[in-house]
Amino acid sequence: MSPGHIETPVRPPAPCPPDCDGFARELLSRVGDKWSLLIIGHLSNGPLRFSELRRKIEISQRMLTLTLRSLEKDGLITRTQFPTIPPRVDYELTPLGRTLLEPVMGLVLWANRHSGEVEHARARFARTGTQD
Amino acid sequence: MSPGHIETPVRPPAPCPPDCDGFARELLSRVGDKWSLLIIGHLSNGPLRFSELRRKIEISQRMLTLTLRSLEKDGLITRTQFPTIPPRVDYELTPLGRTLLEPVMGLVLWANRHSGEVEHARARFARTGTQD
DNA sequence: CAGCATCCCCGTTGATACTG
DNA sequence: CAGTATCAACGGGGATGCTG
Repeated sequence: MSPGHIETPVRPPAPCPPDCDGFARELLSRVGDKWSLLIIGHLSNGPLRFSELRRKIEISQRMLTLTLRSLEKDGLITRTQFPTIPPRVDYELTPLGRTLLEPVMGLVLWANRHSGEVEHARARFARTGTQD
Repeated sequence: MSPGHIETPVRPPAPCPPDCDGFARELLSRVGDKWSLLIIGHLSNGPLRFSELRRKIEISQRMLTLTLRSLEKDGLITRTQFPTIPPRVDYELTPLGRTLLEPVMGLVLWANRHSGEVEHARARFARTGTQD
């Protein structure tokens, strides 16, 4: 209000608050859902067929199909169909999907690194109802 | 098969497949759920009270309470109650919670950086039913 | 083998009302 | 202000059966 004052920017460092609202949360939900991350992870070593994914992951065909479709739709994996009998379909990470691998791995590493602390916090919370 | 051949390792770099199964997926679900990430993000600038969070995020008291509880249970935030009238409760990221901020931001940045590509892929998929 | 269609369960979320 | 309690709606996800 006072003249000579520069209106201080309302949000100083603010790395996340506004950024988390839109597409970012949708993405987090995507990799955070029950199956996408598992599939992405298993495809990180190279293409796999439908039945191979099915064997490696404990998942129903239904959910495997649905999840593969939405990953394909988002341009994270490709679907390659071979006109053989019996039919064969390969799924593979796209370049875009591979760029996603790195930040995802960051979270996976965090999880592996800190799982003990979280479990410890849970146990303490169960006992005391708080953690400090 | 042929002698003199070194059996190529079945899983060369294998960053994820085994690691994604257990706690990592649980964590991804946690930050990937509808509210946790939003709350964590808004707390990244410092502590906030219940009502402040409620105002900043479009969320019901119920879900705010539930989500705060489970974040507290996991040792990611602390709950500080002031014995005043009217009552006041502050929520703040723990050191553990703050370490989570970095990998999470990696994903948020990815999302902001590539949202265009994903939307483009979706549009193309809607038109052609595939993306190459 | 790959995948769509149907039915159904149940966990998550939201709306509303009430308490310390 | 900061919750808790209760109820109803929604949607993810499993089981099963059928097709190209």
